[in-house]
Amino acid sequence: MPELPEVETVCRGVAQALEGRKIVSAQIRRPDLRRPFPPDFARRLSGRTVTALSRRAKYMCWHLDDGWVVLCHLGMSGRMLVGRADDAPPGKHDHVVIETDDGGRVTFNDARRFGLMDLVAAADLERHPLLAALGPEPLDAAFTPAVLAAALAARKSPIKVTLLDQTVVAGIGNIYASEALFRAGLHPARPAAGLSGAEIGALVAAIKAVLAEAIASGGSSLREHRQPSGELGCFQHAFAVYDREGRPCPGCTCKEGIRRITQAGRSTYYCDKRQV
DNA sequence: CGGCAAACCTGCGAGC
DNA sequence: TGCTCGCAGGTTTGCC
Repeated sequence: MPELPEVETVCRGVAQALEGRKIVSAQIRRPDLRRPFPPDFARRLSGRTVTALSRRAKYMCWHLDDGWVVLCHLGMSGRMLVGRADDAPPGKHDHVVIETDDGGRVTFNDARRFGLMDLVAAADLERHPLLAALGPEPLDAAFTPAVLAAALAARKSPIKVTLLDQTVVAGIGNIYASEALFRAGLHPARPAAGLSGAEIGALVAAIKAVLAEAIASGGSSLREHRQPSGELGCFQHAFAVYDREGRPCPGCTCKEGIRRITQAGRSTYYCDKRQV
């Protein structure tokens, strides 16, 4: 599910429940996620106050009052359920349950268990092994055409595959890679290093625009994914190409419609006429 | 080093 | 109705 806009949406929802709140209990119900929890994870959260939440790429960061940060990745199917401590007991895929001093409950639910949680000292956050190699945040002013051009230089891979490389730019996943390339009018199979300066400029603008619009819409709700509040994001209704194989291209009148190809094992959607 | 397939794990929809 | 197959938003690993 979750690419940058979805993680941003989840982060904002969880912030409503956790910021300024004291954690009165933390429980790991299934320890075998993508990587093991740090030792004493639950005990180290207990009694701490959450001072702030932030996001880096597809990672959520819960800043604690003792100088440590809870790092969380939702994987493919991870969700954060926000509710009350006296709600129904945790279910099958509810792997971590956090309860707060105001009777709130935040549950990390992840059917596929590709997600993870870790603890890192705030001063070392950017040096954490999972964050250290990440590229720039696409919505930061520092993500410029010149920066992207430097990252794409000498890369022979298709531009769509390259956009999924989190060291090039952080937070783009399979949906928004296709959507950004459509907006920029770029064919997904183009070698990354072959893009002109003008094309890279258009791509940077397209990435920023599509991510910002998706965040404004509360992200995309595919399958069961939804905001912590239970509301559904609505950006999936605004997809121009993703998961729209055979349907009309919103940018032209070609009769072929949206095509689907496989690149590096993953589906790519595009319009062969509008994207060159 | 670059690039790709496979692996991790579960659920769901399509097709038979 | 029920089974099998293919596919799914991500990332890492290991092999050429």
